[in-house]
Amino acid sequence: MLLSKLVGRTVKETPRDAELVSHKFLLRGGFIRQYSAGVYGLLPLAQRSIAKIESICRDEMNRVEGQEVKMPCLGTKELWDESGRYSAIGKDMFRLVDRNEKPMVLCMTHEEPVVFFARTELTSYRQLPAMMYQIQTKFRDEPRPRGGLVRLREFTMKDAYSFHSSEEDLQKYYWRAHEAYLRFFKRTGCRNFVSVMSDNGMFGGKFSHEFMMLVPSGEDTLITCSKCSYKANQEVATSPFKNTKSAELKLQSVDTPNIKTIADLANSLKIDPSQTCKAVMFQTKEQELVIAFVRGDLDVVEQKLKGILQKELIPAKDSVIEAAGAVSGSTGPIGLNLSKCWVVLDSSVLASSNLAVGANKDGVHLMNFNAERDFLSTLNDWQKQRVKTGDLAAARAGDPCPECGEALQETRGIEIGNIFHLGTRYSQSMNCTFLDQSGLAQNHVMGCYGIGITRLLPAIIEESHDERGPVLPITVSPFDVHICVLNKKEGHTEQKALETYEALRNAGVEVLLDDRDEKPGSQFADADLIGIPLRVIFSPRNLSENKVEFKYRDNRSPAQMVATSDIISFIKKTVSEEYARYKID
RNA sequence: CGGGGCUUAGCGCAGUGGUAGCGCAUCUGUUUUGGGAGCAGAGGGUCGUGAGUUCGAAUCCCACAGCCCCGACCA
Repeated sequence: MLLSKLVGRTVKETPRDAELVSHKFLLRGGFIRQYSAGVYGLLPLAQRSIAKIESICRDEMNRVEGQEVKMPCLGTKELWDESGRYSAIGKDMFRLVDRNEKPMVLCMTHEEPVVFFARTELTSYRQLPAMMYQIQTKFRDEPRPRGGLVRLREFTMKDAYSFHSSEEDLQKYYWRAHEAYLRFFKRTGCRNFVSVMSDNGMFGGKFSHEFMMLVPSGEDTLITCSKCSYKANQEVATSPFKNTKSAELKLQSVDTPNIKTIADLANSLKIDPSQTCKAVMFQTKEQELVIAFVRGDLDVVEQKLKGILQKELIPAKDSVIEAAGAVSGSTGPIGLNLSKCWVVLDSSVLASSNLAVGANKDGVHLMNFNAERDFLSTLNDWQKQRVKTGDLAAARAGDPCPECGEALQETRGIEIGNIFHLGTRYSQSMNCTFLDQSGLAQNHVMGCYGIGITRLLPAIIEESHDERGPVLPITVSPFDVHICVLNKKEGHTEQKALETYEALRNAGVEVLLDDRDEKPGSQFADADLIGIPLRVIFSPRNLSENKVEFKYRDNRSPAQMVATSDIISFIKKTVSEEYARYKID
């Protein structure tokens, strides 16, 4: 490709709207352009790079017996009603009506369409296990798209679905898929990434892993242990915390005028926030209040709360709070109207003694609250059904590891892939069965496996760049080699460069040639901004000695001079060595 | 959905009541050439939209929209 003809120009100034380095460089390098919030077009450089990511992905999916399919983006309400997700998913799903007023959706994931396939195609145990995958556009009406290609409303995802005759078979395959993912990320040049335990969210199923690129700009918080192998998304990370049990003191009321926050409460009572109990309130769609109680210094993880209650939660409205007898700023477990609310106590509250807690009276708190003595033991059988206990709190840096007790660490990550145990969540609800060896109809046991294809490019750039631009791994670079031609009009410089360009192309090397009559500085700056890993520089100065210059984008070694007679074989060899760095046997 | 910010040429910005400018980019010519050049010239804007105030609005008032950031939310 000649740079003068490439669609997509480089830009000197950083676009105002870009925050992340990957976003800045993708815009400045002429890879992408924005159409609207969370909707981008890929210019040739990005399209070529993404196509390479897709190709590696196909290869790895095929290696684990995946069969590529293509399912529609456009779905019907009927199909999504079968799983119950047409109503379960809220505004994140794009919805529309066709010309006959029939409700349609733009698919944000494809469990329903793939079960539609499986229902008619996978009807015998002899066909199992089977895995179908596709590389397809997904639509999600994200509340807040951000970070260029990181969080989009329209994006490309590789999604795969496996079907099994048993739980054991699924688990075996699950770990094969896990291995395939590790291979894929290594081949695409990802370096610092991990798989962590994660939340299953609205997918259902029992367990899941997220593959996370560890970069400071990541959206997710990960909790890891430096001593053992414990790694989890903060959404599911747990800790035994450091709780103190002591002799139970007498419950007593204390006036706390104008005290609404844990910080104020701890200050006025001259105690540590960990000696208080905090209420965090949500509500269900049925207008029932949900109150989570955690130790005052900890935070509630909403996903955990949803998991315990198996309900969708939204922020609580004042009317719902009042109806349950809770008082904002002084909410406590004692004296609530349990017919109007659900109460969930975090383990940290049960494991602590003599906490300060709201009295459900404005300006009044209770001291020396002990959950078992003052609350749980006072409940009748019906009330007990409205009260749950469990793990709600977010583990933080410094809290003890649940596996080995070592102090946990926090890091940030970008989610680049995930794998989910789905079980029979979809095969049951959508009546998808196969006949087993004894002729009995059984629900397929399913797993699903996603990779954010479009997101991988910015994720790679987040971890692989310098102040001048991206440093792309050759496996995902739009071209293998970037040729700069300085002072092209002087002597035979341009002609020599073009000859080399043609010869390399004929040898199967993908080359971008800067044939513009630009200043050297300008050419180098653009080459850095595009990020191709190998660079060749033609100039009259070097050609006069029958040499050309070669350098790596990452400056791993000093630039070297290569005889013009050797340049083709040198580049071919270097390109294949470069690819070999990302090869896995 | 809450809080904040922004919207003027392709990009980045200036312009507090008198009818629009700068830098970069683009085009022409010319001189240059190893880390984002110089000179000369040219083209390019219903100033986000709508409705007001005014003799006159990019500028003042009102409403709306779009975009970005923080939070909420999120396979």
